[in-house]
Amino acid sequence: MWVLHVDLDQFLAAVEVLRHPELAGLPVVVGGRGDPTERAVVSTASYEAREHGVRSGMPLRTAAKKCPDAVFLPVEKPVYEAASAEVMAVLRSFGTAVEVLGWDEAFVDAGADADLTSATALAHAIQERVLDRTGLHCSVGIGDNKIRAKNATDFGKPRGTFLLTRDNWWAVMGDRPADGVWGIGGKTAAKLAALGLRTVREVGDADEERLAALLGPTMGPWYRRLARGVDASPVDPTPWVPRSHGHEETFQTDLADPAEIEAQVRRLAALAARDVVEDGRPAVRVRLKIRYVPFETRTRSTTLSGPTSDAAVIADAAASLLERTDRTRSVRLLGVAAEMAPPT
DNA sequence: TCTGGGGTCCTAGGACCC
DNA sequence: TCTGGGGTCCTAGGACCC
Repeated sequence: MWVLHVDLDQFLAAVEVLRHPELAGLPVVVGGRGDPTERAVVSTASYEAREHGVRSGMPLRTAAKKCPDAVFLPVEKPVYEAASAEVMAVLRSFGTAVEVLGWDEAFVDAGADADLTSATALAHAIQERVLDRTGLHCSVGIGDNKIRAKNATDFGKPRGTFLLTRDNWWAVMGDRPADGVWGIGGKTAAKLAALGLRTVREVGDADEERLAALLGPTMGPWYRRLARGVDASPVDPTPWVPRSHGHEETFQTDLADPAEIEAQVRRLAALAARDVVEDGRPAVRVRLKIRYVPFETRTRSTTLSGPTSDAAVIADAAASLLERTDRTRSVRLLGVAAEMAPPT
């Protein structure tokens, strides 16, 4: 079994450079509304901007300090969705299963008869064809399963490929910190460190019951498999079925007026309801997210009395959840999400 | 001028039922 | 001193990813 993980290089920034060729070679930062004085973070920084220390997730204000000459651009979702669709169509043109993971990445099954030679050839063919048809560069991880392919890609960036298999997994990954493996983040790494487990190898060799006791019966063994690079799941080409639709907003100025807060909740609920209607499946549950000043987040949720796509019902439910919040505190973010019935 | 917005999945505790 | 056990639903929170 050979699996490729295809990941576009600096995707949002690369798409913007395609649309604005005069930006080629300049530090480009895509994030928020493109105004580095606003409350927003970096979605993607071009490699030129990264040389100045700009990273994804960094506040735009910080990015502007690190790289004052950067070109700041707003996130243009429809543009990236269109570019993404083009790329995925190219990947599917090779005729094997494609599992889309996000705007800028996908697994590609190398095919039932593939060997390492043909899988590697396919990786290069994909890079060429994606570049030829879309003008975008990508990196490709080659693995003997999805987890290994996914972890391989970073080593191939930019514009390269990298092979990760059972044979070189420990040599490449073993001595890296535990959160260097996909799926293990900082919080889990800190918990693991409390058990003395700091490297990928240490987590992979750890006692499964110990991990289960620390991290839960499902997650404990799962993290161990991630650290070992073990995965038998197939590349699944089934189109994604969303479980929920939501909208949230960090306000440029904190909200203190309860009437204004409710009005904003109703506005966000209307956006979520619109997405639910477009999706064609009714909502069964509504979730309110509220982030108080300075940065304390709470959620409240309720099950609707029955499945509905009625925007007024969804908005009323969201507004009613406000009654279960502290209405004396200032608010920096509000979010409303509608969950649909699970697909059958 | 700290700390976005879109999601998914898991866990744990209480309610409730038999 | 005693206070079942299992199953399911609901809710809140946490962790992770792009």
